[in-house]
Amino acid sequence: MTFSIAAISNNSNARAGSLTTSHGTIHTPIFMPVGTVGSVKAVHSPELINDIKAQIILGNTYHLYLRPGLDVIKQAGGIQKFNAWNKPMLTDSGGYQVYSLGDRRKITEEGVIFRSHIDGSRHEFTPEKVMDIERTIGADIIMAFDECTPYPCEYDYAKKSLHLTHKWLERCYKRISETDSVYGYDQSLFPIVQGSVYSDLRRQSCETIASYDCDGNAIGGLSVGEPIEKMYELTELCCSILPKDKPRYLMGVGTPANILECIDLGIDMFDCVMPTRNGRNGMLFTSEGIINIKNEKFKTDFSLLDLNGTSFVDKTYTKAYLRHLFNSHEILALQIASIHNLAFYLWLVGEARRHIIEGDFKVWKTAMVKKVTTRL
RNA sequence: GGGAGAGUCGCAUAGUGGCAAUUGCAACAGACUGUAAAUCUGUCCUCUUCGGAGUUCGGUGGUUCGAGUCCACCCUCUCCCA
Repeated sequence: MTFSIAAISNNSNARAGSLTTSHGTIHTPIFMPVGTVGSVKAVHSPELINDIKAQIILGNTYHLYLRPGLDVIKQAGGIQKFNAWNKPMLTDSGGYQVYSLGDRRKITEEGVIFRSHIDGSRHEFTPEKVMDIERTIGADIIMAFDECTPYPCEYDYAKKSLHLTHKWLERCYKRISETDSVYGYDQSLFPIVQGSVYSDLRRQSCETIASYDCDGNAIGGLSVGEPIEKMYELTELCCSILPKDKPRYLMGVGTPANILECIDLGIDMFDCVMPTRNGRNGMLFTSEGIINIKNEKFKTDFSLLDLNGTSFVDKTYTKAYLRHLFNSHEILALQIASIHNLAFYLWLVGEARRHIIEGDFKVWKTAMVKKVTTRL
């Protein structure tokens, strides 16, 4: 994997770069749609490629391991062949499930014991096992196994958890170094900064993570309920320490405004369920602001979904019609909203990149943040 | 004409003497940040200073401290027999 920076914004830390993986080159800053079980919910692979212009999508180790299982993925020849995507992919390690499945797992020094949310069966994830699974899934970028701490989190717990995440990273790194890819192409391990909301822990974590000299570095454990200002403050701190010549990935972020602000701070990669999940729940993100399409005021609004939108759905369907589809529980509603939101997110990061290169990112960003936080 | 049954907040339902009244749907609003989410929460008779207050269960009377609930008559609807 190689990463090169084409431009750095003059009065900010925003960068425009290119990340070349085994399955293609990604132009950063980039938003990565989440496809937990290998599928970006409600969206076809050709739509992701041709309409939304997605460059890389996520999969989840925990979910894919449980279903369809490693045998199937291996027989398919890897996840990118299995899900008809055949472009760059990233797998999250299951570290987020350590957080989100809080009452269904037990953390030990050795690893984590999960009870499956599907059938209650018991599974143990160790750093070594997670690396083996991610090898078999076959994504281009594979995340280290970590603990995503909740918010709020006591200092002592955050510190203890951080040390565990660091020990696990050492084991992940060792395992990856000792094994080969299953399908004959390179995979890059990205370690994850933790440390909750504590600056000294974050600082320490960034230094530890940076010392591995991996192809890219991730910041985890944010956007879990802490105040947004705190999130920006810690992201800024991490960006000031993490290597400048490596891509920085802020995990799980966020709203369009969050993404713009964090690009400004020096983040290159983002992922979030928000455009898809909130889309399925009737929320549309547009260049003019946020729409809750289920609201009564759109009942007879026959204007197109988004006049500035880049997706075919924006130019095809009216607000009143989409509202009708939602209220009728039509499956098409979820598809239209998901496609629109993802296309908007990809348009947004694409515009950010363009403005970084053209040199007016800061001005553009300030105006854009105002727009995307407006409630229509 | 005879017999049986039913009328409850938009619709459908629960309720058999202490009830502003169950549940589902619909409607309306909100939440959602490395997806246990096509999910979840709230409002949903009227007014409210959110403590309450006022009017309700087809209609009119009655019994009772108290009636959606019991009684009488009336109205409407459904089914069965002619």
